[in-house]
Amino acid sequence: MAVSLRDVAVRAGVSVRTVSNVANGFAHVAPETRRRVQGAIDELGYRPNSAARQLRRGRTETISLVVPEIGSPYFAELASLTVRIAEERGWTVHIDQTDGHADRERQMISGPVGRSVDGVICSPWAVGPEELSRLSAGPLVLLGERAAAGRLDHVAIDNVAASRAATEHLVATGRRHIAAVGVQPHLHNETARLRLEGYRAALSAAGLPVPEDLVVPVTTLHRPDGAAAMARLLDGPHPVDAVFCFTDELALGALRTLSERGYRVPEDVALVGFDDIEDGRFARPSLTTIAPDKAQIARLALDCLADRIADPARPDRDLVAGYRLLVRESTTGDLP
Amino acid sequence: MAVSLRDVAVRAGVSVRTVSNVANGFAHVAPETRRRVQGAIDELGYRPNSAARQLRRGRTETISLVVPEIGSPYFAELASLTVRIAEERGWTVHIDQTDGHADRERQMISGPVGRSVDGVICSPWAVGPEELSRLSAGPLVLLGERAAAGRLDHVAIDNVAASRAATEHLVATGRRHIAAVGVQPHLHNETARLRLEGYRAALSAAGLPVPEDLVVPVTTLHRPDGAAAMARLLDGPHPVDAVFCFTDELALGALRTLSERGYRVPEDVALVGFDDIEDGRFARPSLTTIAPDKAQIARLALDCLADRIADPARPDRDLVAGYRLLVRESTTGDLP
DNA sequence: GCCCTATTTTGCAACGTTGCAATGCTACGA
DNA sequence: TCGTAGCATTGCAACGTTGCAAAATAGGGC
Repeated sequence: MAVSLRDVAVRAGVSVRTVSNVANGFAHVAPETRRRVQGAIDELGYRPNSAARQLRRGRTETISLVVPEIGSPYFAELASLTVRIAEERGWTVHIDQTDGHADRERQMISGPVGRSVDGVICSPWAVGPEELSRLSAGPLVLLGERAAAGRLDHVAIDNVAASRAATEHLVATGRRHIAAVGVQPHLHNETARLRLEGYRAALSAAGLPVPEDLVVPVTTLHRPDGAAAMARLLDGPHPVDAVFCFTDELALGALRTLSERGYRVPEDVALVGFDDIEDGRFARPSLTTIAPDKAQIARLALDCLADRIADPARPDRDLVAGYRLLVRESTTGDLP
Repeated sequence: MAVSLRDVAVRAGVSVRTVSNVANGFAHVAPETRRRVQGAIDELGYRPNSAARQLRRGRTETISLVVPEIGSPYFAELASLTVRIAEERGWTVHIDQTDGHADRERQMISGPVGRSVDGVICSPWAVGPEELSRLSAGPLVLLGERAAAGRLDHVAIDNVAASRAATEHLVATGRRHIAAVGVQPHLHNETARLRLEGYRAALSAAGLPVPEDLVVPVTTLHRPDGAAAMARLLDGPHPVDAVFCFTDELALGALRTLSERGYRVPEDVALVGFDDIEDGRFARPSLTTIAPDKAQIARLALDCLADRIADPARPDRDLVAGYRLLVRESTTGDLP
């Protein structure tokens, strides 16, 4: 059925090995032979069998990107960039989705590595760092989460500094009752923890109190959660004049609730998000946000994984990607 | 380095073949033997080498999903569903992104099929249907686009009927100057053509004229294009009291422009989108849209591909998935 | 005890490719 | 004319797995 090297060899009247040499661009092939073999390859439509090649070479040139969900804009954009950059380096990317299930996460991390893929880039969700490093069966780079024992490579932005910057921006625009939406007490979510830390640090530095009621937990990080959290804040005992949401999606949900209830943004309540997803840029008002350098994250993760694959024993690294605070209408309110 | 059947066999004191039998749950293995072998498998942490397995079995149990871009919410949601449903059927999905480049599209369609994947589901963009069917080197199911010669399987909603329904809804709410945004004259985009057809049919049926200036072409289908198209409409010679956008992203861009210029939606201009992406549900006003049944699309495509793989010679099919018109604030304006 | 059948275990070969090393070949200089 | 160097080509083996069919073992009836 499928055309193999043998078929081409017979057709061209040479050995299998010579066809392999031509197919792989090996230097020492006579021009005439090369022409003949190439002709046979084209005629028969030969394409290498990747399974056989992998088996022989021991490399797949494929990596896996494990994310909680591709449907979420942040991960979609990140995945998109990762695929594009990986391709420039001759890698194929296999995208896997865990849906936030711990089991699937474990499976994706301990499963394919060293078998169908050369390495894994994972943005963990439900599984804690120490278990991750225990499970890992091959080259693994974590996004966001820092491995507890420092036994894994790791790429992230400085979440504390970024969150602090976001909160300080709210303080600087005169806000005094600043809420935070996005902690997830039920999960091993170090990212949320760090963002909370940055938020608290900014408030302390400004001499503002942090009523516990203004820190609102959520189940997931999507729009409906943000909408519900905002409702809870508005119905609560404390006044609120600003909200720092740990993701843009949460902020967009909050924006919706505010709008429904007739609050003006930012005059009554200012909003800051996190991630810089495209929806935030086009929302009305557009969303002030922390923009992690996603391309840099993807690039660093791929670099890091390449190094790790090249030398499994090398010391692990914590790589830090950049971010920017993008000030838009949801805090400054210069609507046209 | 990696543990193979041989290693386990030595450890358990049985033949390689017996280990294979245990690993694959073959029935005729003595309980005691099974226990011993399983013990060795667990101890050594054996995991099958998928390349070798593929080589031997001739199947990869992997399919490829080729989309223009994962970063776009519609494709992200569709990919997410496809991955989830495929997994229930024991398939792994490899997501590939073409960025709308014709070359990459050709490559993805003619490349991996029958080699690293068992089949391909492709949402074509730049390459025309007749070329697609010529290129295809194995089981291939198209999304959206109908293959010219009818030589390929195909899954889509009834774009003409859906667009007609969307436009008729605008007519029914009293609109008389209805624009369409989203044709792409520079591409082989059959979907856009069909949606235009539905739009025209609805207007004709209502006895409304279709000034050519009200049909606005776009380069891509993203928010910025929608924003620019809306600006062009507002600056144009014709009055506009409604816009049917061929994607929700376009509509969200248009919404932004309208809002910036002080138009009220839907009082001054009503908007209908297409795709039912999450952003549209939470926009303000929320977006009236055509919601294709994405889960059904994914399911039909996977069914169809499975059938095609099972019997490459079977007659091709055009499968039609459902859709619904979701009426929201951007046309009815019942803002709370 | 012996034969026949059913169960359990095994050896061999092959999937398509490439690393290794050996072979044949040509051309050049002595 | 011969030796040698360098290029072109080749055969063999192996990667880890599973299909096939044979072999070994156990079970049962006479």
